[in-house]
Amino acid sequence: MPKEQKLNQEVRVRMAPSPTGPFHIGSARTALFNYLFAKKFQGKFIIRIEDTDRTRSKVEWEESIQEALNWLRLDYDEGLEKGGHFGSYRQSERSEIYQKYTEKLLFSREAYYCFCTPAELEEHRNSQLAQGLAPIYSGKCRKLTKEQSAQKKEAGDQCVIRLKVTPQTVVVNDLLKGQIEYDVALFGDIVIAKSVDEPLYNLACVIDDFEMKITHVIRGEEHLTNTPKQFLIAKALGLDIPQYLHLPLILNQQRAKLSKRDPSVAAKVSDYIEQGYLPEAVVNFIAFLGWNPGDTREIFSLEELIQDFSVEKLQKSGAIFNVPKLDWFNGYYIRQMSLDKLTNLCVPYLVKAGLISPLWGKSEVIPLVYDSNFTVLGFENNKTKEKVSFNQLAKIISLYQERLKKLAEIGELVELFFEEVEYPKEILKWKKMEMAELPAVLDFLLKTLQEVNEKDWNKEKLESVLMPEAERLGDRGKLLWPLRVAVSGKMASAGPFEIAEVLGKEKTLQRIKKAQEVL
RNA sequence: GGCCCUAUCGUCUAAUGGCUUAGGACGUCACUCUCUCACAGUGGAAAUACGGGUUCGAUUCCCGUUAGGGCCGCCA
Repeated sequence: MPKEQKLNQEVRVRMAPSPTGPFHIGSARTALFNYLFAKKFQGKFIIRIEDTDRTRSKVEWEESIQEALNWLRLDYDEGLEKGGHFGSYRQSERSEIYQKYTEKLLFSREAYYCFCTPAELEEHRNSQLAQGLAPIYSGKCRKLTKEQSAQKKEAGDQCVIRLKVTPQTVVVNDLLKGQIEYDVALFGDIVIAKSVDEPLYNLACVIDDFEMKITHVIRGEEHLTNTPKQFLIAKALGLDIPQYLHLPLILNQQRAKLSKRDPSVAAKVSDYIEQGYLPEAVVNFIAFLGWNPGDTREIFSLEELIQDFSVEKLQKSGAIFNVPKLDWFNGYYIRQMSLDKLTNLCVPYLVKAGLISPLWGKSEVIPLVYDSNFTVLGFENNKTKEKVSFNQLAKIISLYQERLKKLAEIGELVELFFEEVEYPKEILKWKKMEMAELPAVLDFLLKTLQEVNEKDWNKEKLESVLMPEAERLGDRGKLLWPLRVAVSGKMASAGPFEIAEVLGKEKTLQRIKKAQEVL
């Protein structure tokens, strides 16, 4: 009987993604829980690439795994680009190991070659389904003698390797779900390999988990029914098995498993990076999809998650991925961040929005998180070709730190600082005033602001010269709204004094004049 | 269709037999702040799927029903 590995040894967990597509947000959560589990027990977190499906596996998808893990700050101890003591961590490079085990199974007659064609099997399956029966392999090739098999192989007949499954009840002991009984007769003789050195998922998984001394398998619930199959394989091989913990699934709005091309929710981690989500926010959010600390705290850093993580607090049912809550987390973390860091993070999005271009150089005056051997000396306004310093950029972004939900939105919010503003004249008018009152207001603004000394041009000064008049009008909006729209061109924006300060005297006056022309 | 898992506000969840008029957060609504947006603050609406047991007492334990989901690949 396969024994569960004992807990007195070092905890070793693994995440085993298959590089057959961009790294999925669900895999990210599985990785997170594995990571937390490993850290909690001072164990090792291993990344094993499950690329036994050679036609679908691509190196670029391995890179997407690495990129996502880096971004999420989920450090691992062995595997992928890090290597380690337990052989290659890429299944495609472990053929000899699998071959050894598979041959053992064949030799002991626990497994056999099956020569049934896919068409035959398909037909059998359909007829059983039509009768309302579970589709189970007939066991036809099980009766083949060694000689018959050898003969067929020699003749070049296509074949696969099946495990002999003896009817029995297999009890899976899941750390989360408890004991689950399976009648394995319902599986039939399962296919475990395409050939001696081409194992299928279940076989490779059992062998690797054993060889890599994995103590706990933490994976998605979609693997629950694979567990008794793997138990059977381990039993036939005489290998011990790890303990299992199957995580509930992440669901889409329709309550179905979140899939790669789901229109309602972005499934790829790269989508979140692109839209300007912060890794802290994503980690915090996905941790709470199926886990909670048991009290009302909600904000958790990775370190705090490690501190408080416990299997007992894991949820048994699937959780819908609700984007508004993620957005709230993201906004929260943006507001908490230092302005320098936020500015650095916004730069790529501003460049992408076509507002600015970085000016490269070798000086190290400005520390920017930017991927190059050169440092960014500053920026150039794409439209006006004016130089923009990091500090100017920071000043602009500071006005929107409270308003930003996702970094990718920054371009739209701050474009008014980089290019001329266009707006319909109607929006210049505050809702509680008449169009006819506007010329006088603009005139007053222009005259008053012209008199402000350029070196005094700051928010406080502007407020002190304009607010008395705003108060005198009895309705501040009559002065402040037209000012704000004139300088921002928008119905919704940061405050007028702040914008005017950042814009500077010259541009502010220009925009007021422009408002007069627009009228 | 078979096997398996799950079931508290719209969503994520707390309450592991009594301390509960079922708590928090997001979202939503109202109000405060306010030129707008956002932030912040205050308040409101909002849930134990249903039916049986067990028990002095069930959100909590058991059974059934219903609903949702997963798996049933020579994918992982």
